[in-house]
Amino acid sequence: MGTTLSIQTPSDFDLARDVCSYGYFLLAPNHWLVDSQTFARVLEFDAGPAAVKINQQPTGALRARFDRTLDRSEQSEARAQIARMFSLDTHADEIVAFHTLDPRWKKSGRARLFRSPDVFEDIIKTVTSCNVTWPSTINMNRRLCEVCGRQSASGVRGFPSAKKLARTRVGTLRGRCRVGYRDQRIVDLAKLYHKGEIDPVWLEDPGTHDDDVFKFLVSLPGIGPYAAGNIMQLLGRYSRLALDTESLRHAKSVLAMTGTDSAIMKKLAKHYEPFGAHKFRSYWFELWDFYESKQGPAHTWDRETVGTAFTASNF
DNA sequence: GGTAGACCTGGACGC
DNA sequence: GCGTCCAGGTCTACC
Repeated sequence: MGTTLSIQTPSDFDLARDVCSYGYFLLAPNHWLVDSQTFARVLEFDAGPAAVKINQQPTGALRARFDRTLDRSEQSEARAQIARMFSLDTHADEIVAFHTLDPRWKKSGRARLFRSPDVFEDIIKTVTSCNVTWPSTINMNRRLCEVCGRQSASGVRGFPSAKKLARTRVGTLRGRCRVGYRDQRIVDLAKLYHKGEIDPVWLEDPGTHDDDVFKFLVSLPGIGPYAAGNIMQLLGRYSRLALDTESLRHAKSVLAMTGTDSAIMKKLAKHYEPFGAHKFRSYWFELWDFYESKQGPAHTWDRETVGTAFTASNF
């Protein structure tokens, strides 16, 4: 019999809406169970991994059931990891400010974006999303968990820690996880993170300026302007866009922008400028709205079918 | 500062 | 079943 935790949430929190708000909810070890509207994955602790299933009670509180007993410090750590994934600590004032600036999302309540339990997983997931189509990103994350992740008591595997990946051979990452030329970059990022040279506290500190964070991120191996912008939104910093080919498709098909790709990129930057500190959210929910208009609400997406092909290039 | 080409994987396609 | 082409962001060399 494992530990069950009850976690209070802000009154506007909606598990189905707020988990299924960013593509990473479809990447291993995350698993959204459509039938039961339950979120499942393995969380990492110093003493070993634990699988958890989380659903929302009618009161709004979350019930998190683990496959083993957690001690007090692990319970505290679990609460912190869950709060980060679901952005439970997003301040109400910040959401009001976003909806005031961009009222399109006030009715649905969209404001939170799903992310990983820690910064390291978000960085690696972003690297696996660069220069590949979405199905390859899904495969890389699945294999990273299968090959390098630790197994929980119930037999499911978690995302490998920085410590583990720092000690993994590049040949293993390339040969068995199929990450291609990202192998050395992933090991280098893991070493930097494990040594504390990538400091999640500094990156998440509201006192650290966005410009300094961006400058630091693009100095890291495998991180360019797109990846840095994406990692910034995963840090809760929405002042920058993460523009890629998906953005170009959105600009052409939804926003009716024309011109060369570089001209469209400049138009996009100008288009979202009025949303200031919230521009990534405005951009992303526009994109997400388009996906849902084609495939239905994200909380109904089957991981094996819609989940493998939800980018606009496949519509 | 801008640009061309290499880096890999996996899917689509033609034969 | 095999070979070719293509999509995708970062990095390096070069102008």
